[in-house]
Amino acid sequence: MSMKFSQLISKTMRTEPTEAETASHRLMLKAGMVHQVASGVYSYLPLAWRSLRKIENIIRQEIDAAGGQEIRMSVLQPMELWEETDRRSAFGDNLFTLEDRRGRPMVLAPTHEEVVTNIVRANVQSYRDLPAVLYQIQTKFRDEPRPRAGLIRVREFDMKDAYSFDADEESLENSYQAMAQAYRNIYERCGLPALMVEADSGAIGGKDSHEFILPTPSGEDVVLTCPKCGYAANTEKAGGVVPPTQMEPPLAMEEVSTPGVKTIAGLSDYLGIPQSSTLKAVFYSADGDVVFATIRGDLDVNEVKLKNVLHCHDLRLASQEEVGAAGLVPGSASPIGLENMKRVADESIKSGSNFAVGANKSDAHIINANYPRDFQVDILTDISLTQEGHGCIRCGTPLEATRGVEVGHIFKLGTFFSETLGAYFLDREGQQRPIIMGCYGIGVGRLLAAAIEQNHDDQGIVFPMPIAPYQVHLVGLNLADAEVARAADDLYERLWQEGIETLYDDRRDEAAGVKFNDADLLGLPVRLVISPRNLRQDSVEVKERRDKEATMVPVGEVVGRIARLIKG
RNA sequence: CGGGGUGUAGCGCAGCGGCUAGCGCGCCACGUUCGGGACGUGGAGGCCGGUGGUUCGAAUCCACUCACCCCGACCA
Repeated sequence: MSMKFSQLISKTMRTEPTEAETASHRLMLKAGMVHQVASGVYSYLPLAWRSLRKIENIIRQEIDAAGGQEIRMSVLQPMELWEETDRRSAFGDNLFTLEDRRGRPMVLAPTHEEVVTNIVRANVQSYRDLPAVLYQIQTKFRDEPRPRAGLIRVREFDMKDAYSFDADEESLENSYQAMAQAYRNIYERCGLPALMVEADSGAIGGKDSHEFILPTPSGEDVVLTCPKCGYAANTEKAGGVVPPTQMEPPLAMEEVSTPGVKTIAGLSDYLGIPQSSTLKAVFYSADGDVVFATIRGDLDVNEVKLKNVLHCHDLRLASQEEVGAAGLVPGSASPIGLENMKRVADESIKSGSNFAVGANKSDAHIINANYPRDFQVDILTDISLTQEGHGCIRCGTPLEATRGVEVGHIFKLGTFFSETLGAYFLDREGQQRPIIMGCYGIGVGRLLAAAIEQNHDDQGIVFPMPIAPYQVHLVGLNLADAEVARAADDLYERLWQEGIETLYDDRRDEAAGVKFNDADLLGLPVRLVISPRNLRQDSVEVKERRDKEATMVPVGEVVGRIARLIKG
């Protein structure tokens, strides 16, 4: 095994690829690591593939160490399997579907809970078989509405998914904690300071769920963290204490004319009151039914919380037609007198008084509305989106917001799949019980992209050693000089003999600057330079990619020095 | 699915009714160079995303369509 730059099929680019805006995407294209096939579909070229295999191996080692047993499952699956658990509708258009030659509906698996549960159903009958962890590192398919940012969000991707099977909650907790620890080890070895945060477990998920987030400005997720007590949660999940408003004695309701006022900001300006003294109405369509949500004007609805409350599959803002058909007046809607649809309100409607709300007719609002004196709701609960500055749910300290990329997600699934698909075991008492499941995912390609997102500078990638495609970038300058070429070839041989993965820039016709720039772009952790100048001192220049300064090392000591550097 | 943008050589772009479609980088050959993106000479490389219109004539104008990117929606 070895690699000379002159033989490397992929080419580095001198000009910036305009398609890419995110750093990792731009750098991976520029460094010739990936090749786009379609929107959200990429081929991995040699450098990326080496790096991905290293990431896979780190994951494999850690999950094995935590007791995981690797398996390989089918990617092509019958649609029926997805109908059994009703996840065909849960996944909706994200499911890649096709038909076989007999016209049978099939899917390209987006994940493997159904298949793995059936494997366990066939193989586990007794509590003596539990606990168990099965895992796979395989390609999965999701027809995402909007692929973006290179490997961050794609439609075909490699994923490690582990599934745990336990006899009771306590055992599940152990499995869960063991996986969480394995995840921390994985991120650490990949050089990634990932945050573990509380997350929503989704429509089917059970109780606990955590996401691992790598903080980076280009991330698509937002997490809220408490600087004091360490509470950390995804915004979708985060609880928070909304800023209170003053409670006043209730006044009499009164209709006021508000010509042209259609927004909370407009209402607040027009009446000269803070937005927190208004109530906002938002209309949703939940599996086709219109839902009327009410929340204090300065807050936003958390759609994940709302979805969980409603137990629906599909939640989206209602269309203009739906709003019109329901007789609602956008801009002046209010829950007052409303009875013919489901009304959900956020608890914040109790945290203030004498609110301004819509009058259910254009150009008019009602002031001094108070709950429950003036209107009723069907569900009153927390549906607010916690934001930066809201109080920590544990200690009240103002929360801080951080953007990041989700690089892992773990769930306690509970017994949904085992009960639906009939995966039961007999406990000590001979009692039949459903297996308790957990699942644990990491996107391999996304981890690579996130690592580059986290580790780069203006010149290029700065690979962490454990996931670098090669450990050493050997640059030969002036290789037309036979003596230099001999020294470089020799060093290259000795490095590989020592097991040091070395990419050798053996190009004879490139200027030094080109080679240096390519070395910086590819970002291998250690750069060695052999040149006439260095050889005159019988030395090789050693420079770590993350450092600015280089040092000269005698030719005879280089291999040993690098070996030590790599072992770290 | 809504909003915005882009499709012309491997990459980055110009040309926007007129003749044989151009520039830079990259690529091939030869020579000179050789420590931070060198130079000379000579070359190769294009269904101007697709379809249909308008026109004597279309990369250029019109219509439709496809693809890709960005924002949003969405995203166990």
